Amino acid sequence: MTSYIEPLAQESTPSIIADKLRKAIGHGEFKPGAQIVEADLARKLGVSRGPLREGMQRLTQEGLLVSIRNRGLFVIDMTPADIRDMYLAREAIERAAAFKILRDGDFETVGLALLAIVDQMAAAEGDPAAVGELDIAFHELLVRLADSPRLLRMHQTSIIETRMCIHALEETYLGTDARAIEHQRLANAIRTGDVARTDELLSAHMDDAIERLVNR
Amino acid sequence: MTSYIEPLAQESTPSIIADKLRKAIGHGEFKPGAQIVEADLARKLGVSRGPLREGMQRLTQEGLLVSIRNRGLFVIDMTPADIRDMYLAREAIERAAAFKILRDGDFETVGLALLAIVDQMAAAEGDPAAVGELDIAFHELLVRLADSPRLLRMHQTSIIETRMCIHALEETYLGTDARAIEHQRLANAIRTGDVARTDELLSAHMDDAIERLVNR
DNA sequence: GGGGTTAACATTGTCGACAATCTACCTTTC
DNA sequence: GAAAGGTAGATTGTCGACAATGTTAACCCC
Repeated sequence: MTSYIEPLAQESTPSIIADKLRKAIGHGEFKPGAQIVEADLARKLGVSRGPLREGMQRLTQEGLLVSIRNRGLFVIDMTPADIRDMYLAREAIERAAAFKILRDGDFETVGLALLAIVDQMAAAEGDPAAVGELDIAFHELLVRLADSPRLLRMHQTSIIETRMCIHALEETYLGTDARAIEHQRLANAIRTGDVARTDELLSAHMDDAIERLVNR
Repeated sequence: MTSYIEPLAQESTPSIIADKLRKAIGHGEFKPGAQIVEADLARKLGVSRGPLREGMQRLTQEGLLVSIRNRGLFVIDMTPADIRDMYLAREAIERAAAFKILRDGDFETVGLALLAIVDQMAAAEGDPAAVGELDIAFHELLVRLADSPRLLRMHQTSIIETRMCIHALEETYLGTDARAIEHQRLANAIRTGDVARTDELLSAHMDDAIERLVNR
């Protein structure tokens, strides 16, 4: 049981706005390449342009938006090169996360938690959207359980980009059964504390994902 | 020879401000834990609070500043746990960068470029500040030559944190001769395309750095 | 008709002012 | 004398207005 008394961290308005924008971009509400018009969005969110601009600067820093001076901010367009680069970064982060868990975390518990997601994934077979979300949940949990603020923050950005990709492709991004098995193997490697196999599976998993996204 | 005709990217004011702030933090002009007072800083920079706040939001996203609502923004205080976490992230990024160079880059040229920095480092022996800067330049170049926008962006943040640490310690962060040798070995491993040895040396190098910083 | 100029419009960039909030100090009360 | 309450100052949060810039389309000239 956690204590009810804990330091209350009120989020700043810009950070709330940034969160909402990330979700919107990840779920395809803003299409890649689309311009974000400040006045419109500010009205929709019920804030003035100041806090909105502050929030958008965060996404610019993350590389989710690109700024063209006196023109505006645009959602990034994920080229094949971007997809490859994004997976390079994701692999770096997730390998480090997995490694940390195996070295000084409770890898057995982590492995079991990941297997729970795999079970849901198997149950959701046939529903690409649900499997996609569970896929992301798997990787998010992996990094969260590594207990590293920096890896988690960096990973968050990559996850949005991943979501952008699978959302843009929607129906094409299939192979739902194969993916459940891949994740199961990975979770088991972690559960048994097998460093080499975890590394190997993670690399292969990322390569597969690139294949699926780029050569559709 | 690069073409003179290239898309001219005028930086936005917030991004310029963010750059200046990063430099200031990295060089100890803002001490860890210090509050950034908007009005003062805006006056010093010759801009109004709007653009300044936008720039500061970028650093907040990077984790270099922490925001406390209605209180202000503060420079992070690097605890030993933070130092460890930062090196975990840096190792993840640099390993990925090195791996990419070895896999599909011109590792020989990269190795030679890195050795050039090592030479300067050997020449600067006895001047801790110069060696420190060259140390950082080495790692910056490594990631830059990997040609990955995402790794480079994430690395930039870690580098500022590194600079904060070595600056805070100043004179204590020694062992200048040992460091030149460590870097030389690493550059040679890359030059000869030795993946396993590069990985091993990079890990060891990061562990050493943590030792030097935490157990001072 | 093609190229160039101009004007209107839309959008972003910047600023100053005001409101909300917190901190620190002083005062009051028991 | 200690704790509660109140007040003044400082700082952040938010907003609306104006300036600067870029884009589009109409118009004119060759």
